Amino acid sequence: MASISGIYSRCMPELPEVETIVRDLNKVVLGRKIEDVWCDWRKSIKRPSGFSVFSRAVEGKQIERVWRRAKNIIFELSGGKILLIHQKMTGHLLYGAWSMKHKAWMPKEKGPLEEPANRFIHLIFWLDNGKQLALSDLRKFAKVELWDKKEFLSSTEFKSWGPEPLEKSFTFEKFKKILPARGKIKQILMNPQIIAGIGNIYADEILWEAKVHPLCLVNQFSGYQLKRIYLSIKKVLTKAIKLGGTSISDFRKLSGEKGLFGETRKAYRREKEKCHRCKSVIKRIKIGGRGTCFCPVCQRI
DNA sequence: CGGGGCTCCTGTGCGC
DNA sequence: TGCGCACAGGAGCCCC
Repeated sequence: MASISGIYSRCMPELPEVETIVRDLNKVVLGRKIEDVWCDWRKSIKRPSGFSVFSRAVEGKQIERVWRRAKNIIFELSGGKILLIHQKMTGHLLYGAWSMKHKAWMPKEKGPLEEPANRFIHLIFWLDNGKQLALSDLRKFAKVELWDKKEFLSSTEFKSWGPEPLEKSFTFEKFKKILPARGKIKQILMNPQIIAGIGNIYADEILWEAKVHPLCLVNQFSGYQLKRIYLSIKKVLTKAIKLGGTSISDFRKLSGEKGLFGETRKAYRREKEKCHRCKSVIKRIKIGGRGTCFCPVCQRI
């Protein structure tokens, strides 16, 4: 439960982290009714426009189901509604009861709650068991959307997402089929319209596992090399979920203001460290504006 | 159609 | 010791 209990946070949620959060949410919020909503950064709520419309539509609804698609957390609410939350870079869903008393704006009737609070919380759902579900988001990139379920399932947004790499239907044949004619492999792995759920961290991990250089062009791979990439996708993501995402982006206690950014950066600071396979020094380059770490010796192909 | 660049944000870390 | 600026980054969007 640590992944969503109030005082814990994780960095850069990708498929394994979101999957872990969704599994934990399923243990605590199913059947809970949303009694109240509060938000102090209304830009996060992309849909519908207008916070009062959003809050009126959400309040009184029961959480019937929680699932994941790509890096999105999907809450199915009573009345055929879908509440979608994408945590983007620094968003964390928190579950618990904690004090917001340092925030002067917090209505008194909502308290009293327990410490610790988190000054990056910008959205709170009060549940009918006295707990809160909150979205903490330092960089304010996270997005929240409310849909009618039917509309959501037939939307271009929903249909644009690439296949789920851990589903059984994601076979090697399917992988080969969805690959574009050209492009750098790192950017392809990170493109949510091609494959769902892989971000910067796991793209680097997968390519290291596959011993593939991130700048390789997709049309230059042999079948054997493609197979290695495919198997590495399954292996790395499966292992990460098994470890609750902790193997790469680890849990860290969130104690007030310090530590959050350091935690975020830690996963991206593998350069200058030794490669676990060949002891060479890990190199860092930029691909498509994204920091990329790889071993220049054993990731050759 | 594809690829590159911009945008949103703010804590951090550097240069001077 | 302090000030200011560049930087990171998911994914949608725009433009050529």
